[in-house]
Amino acid sequence: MPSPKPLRMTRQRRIILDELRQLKTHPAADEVFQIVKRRMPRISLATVYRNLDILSQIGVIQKLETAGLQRRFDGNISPHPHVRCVKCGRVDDMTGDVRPLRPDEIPRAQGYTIHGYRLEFLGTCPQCGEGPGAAQ
Amino acid sequence: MPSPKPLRMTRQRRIILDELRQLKTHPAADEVFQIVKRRMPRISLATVYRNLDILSQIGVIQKLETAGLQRRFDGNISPHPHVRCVKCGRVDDMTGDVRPLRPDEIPRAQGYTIHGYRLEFLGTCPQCGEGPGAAQ
DNA sequence: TTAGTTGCAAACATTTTGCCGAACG
DNA sequence: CGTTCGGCAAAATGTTTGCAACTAA
Repeated sequence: MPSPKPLRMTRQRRIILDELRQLKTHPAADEVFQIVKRRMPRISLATVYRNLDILSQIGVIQKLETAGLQRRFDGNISPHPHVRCVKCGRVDDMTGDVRPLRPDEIPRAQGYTIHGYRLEFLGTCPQCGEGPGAAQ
Repeated sequence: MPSPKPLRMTRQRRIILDELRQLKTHPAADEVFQIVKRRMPRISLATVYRNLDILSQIGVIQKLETAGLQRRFDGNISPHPHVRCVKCGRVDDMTGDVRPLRPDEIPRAQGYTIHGYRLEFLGTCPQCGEGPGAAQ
């Protein structure tokens, strides 16, 4: 297991992390970019991307869209749960059943009207197996 | 409510739908393209995209990534549920608690090793409200 | 006949990468 | 002072769109 590469706490990295922690929203990269630019006008979008990536890899922040970049399609329209391989991105159906949430199990979100939810399981597919492997 | 525009069942549309229904996987657009091309070598990727979009809009197939295309980031790394506005894409934290799934509530998927799951609520945010509004 | 559709190419949107000078530790 | 890092611009990905020709109904 390679020892993790040493990280420097640069001004841009600190500001990105700082702003992200202040925000109650969950901004996309370019929103972070706009916000950070107010404190650091010459920062580049690439730096924001690089740092968001590094910070999420070391587990200091969360990257919400695990999904990869492509959309996937399902010829089966009945609602059913899926598994996504965290290594190769492949998606399959879950076999067993999952008990749906009862309405009273759905919490509030201020101002939101909740229509439903999406449950997706994460794991590694048979091809990718357990090993370290190239993630994402 | 505008009456839905009449749709034609073209050869390409039929083949796309047909192939998608056969597949047990959940292919991305370019995989559908590769597959359909075997039966229709001159089909274009744009046609595949257009039809996947139309077919999912009329509810004949499912588009799995509701998320939009951008990744979002969260400065809070503790696992907690989110709400996503289906109209503007905004993401917020859920306030209440959601009971986590017990291990025995997690179904099998042949060959997969399940590491966890992701639960995301869908709704409309206060700004977007209930109305018809521009989705996605 | 005629509106919805297609293929093609170009435009878009988002994320990643190569390069080199800059700066953290 | 060496290595990681940042800025910039270009490339890579994935998806959408304009347009003239085509075709299902």
